[in-house]
Amino acid sequence: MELRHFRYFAAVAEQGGFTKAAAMLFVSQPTLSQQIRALERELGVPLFLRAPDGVRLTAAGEVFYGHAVAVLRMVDEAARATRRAGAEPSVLRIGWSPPIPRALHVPIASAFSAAYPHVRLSWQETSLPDPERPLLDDEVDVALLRCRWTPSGCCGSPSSRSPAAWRFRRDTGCGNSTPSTSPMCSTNRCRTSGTRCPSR
Amino acid sequence: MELRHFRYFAAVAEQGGFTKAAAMLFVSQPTLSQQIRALERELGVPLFLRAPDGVRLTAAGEVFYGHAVAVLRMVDEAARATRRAGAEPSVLRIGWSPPIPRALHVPIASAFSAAYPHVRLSWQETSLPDPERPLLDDEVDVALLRCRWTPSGCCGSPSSRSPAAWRFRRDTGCGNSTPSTSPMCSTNRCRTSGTRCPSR
DNA sequence: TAAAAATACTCCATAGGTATTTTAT
DNA sequence: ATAAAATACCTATGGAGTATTTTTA
Repeated sequence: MELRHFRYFAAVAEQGGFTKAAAMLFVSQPTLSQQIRALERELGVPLFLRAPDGVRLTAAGEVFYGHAVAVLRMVDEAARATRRAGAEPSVLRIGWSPPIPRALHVPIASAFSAAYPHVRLSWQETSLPDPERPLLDDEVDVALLRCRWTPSGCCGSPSSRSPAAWRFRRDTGCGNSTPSTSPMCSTNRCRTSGTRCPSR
Repeated sequence: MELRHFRYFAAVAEQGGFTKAAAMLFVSQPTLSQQIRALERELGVPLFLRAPDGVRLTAAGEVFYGHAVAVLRMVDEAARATRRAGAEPSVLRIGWSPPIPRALHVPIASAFSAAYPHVRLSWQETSLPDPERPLLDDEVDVALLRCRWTPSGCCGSPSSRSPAAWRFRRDTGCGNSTPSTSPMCSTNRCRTSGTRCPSR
């Protein structure tokens, strides 16, 4: 089954006939007949009641129609969302708080940029005494902190050996510990693009 | 864009490489390269970061992946639901109450069966004093009643001129008035299949 | 140098077209 | 007699394969 079948089926159902649908799709009527027949054969169910003045949907056809419309709409949305994601520049907003030495920024930024040259890094100093706040408020995508517990709503690795640890919002999918100098995320905005954290 | 692109894309994303995905899809690696490239060209956005040891998703690729999985799942569900609808026999459950003369059943049944020979009719006498109950409780699909108002939760035509009127549950989509002897519904069970009421 | 993706080309399956027949009003 | 769908048959686009080259860790 291909999207072509969904598109053709929806057109025939909406136009109420093969001939009218063919005209609107800019294909020939036999082509439509053939493709709809193939679809019905694959599903093992007739979808249309053929009448001399057009067609009507069978019960199964009504069921399929509802799904077909949803599928086509979703395909459309997939393309739109992907183009949008590709168009806007990728920015990773990094929150950090004073206990972290500024000297750490350099190796982190260079390692990350080597792996993800298209991702711009935006460093934001997060104000004490609540350095988790910007993370929870979606003002940054990751937080570079000094602590050895994981606050609720966040996840990450404790900073037992390294001088600092990354914290991610729970909903980013960044669950596993990551050495603080390794590339962390391929992202537009960490939240919206379904971030992946290669721990390899 | 065709479903093939979604299937191929998802396989490459999940396998982390063209070669492995090609093996799992039983197509050649160049075929996959070609199709993914066509997809990326159509979307105008690169979806994979090519590395010598495989591929990783770009930010836009992550976005597309989420949608692709949803589309493929929905396509699957469409086929399953349609086959199910085609397999089970169509039954229209008609509720009626004593004020309606039994003689009406014959012309109704014959007219309906002429139009929808595959739909079995199931007549069920609905007990007074609350003939709407079975309709609201989903024990019948339509009710043949004698009344000139439309109770809440139902819709239909008032029986001003004809001796009886049809009542439908609101969620069947059977909103408009229908002459009581005309074919009413192409249906499996009126509720489940998204009934259509041709008032022509 | 080894593993993976990209390229170059060839082939053929099938989507799509044209012409015609069938069907039901 | 008319309008619509089905059928028969043909064409050709593009999906898929094989062989090879390129790339980079």
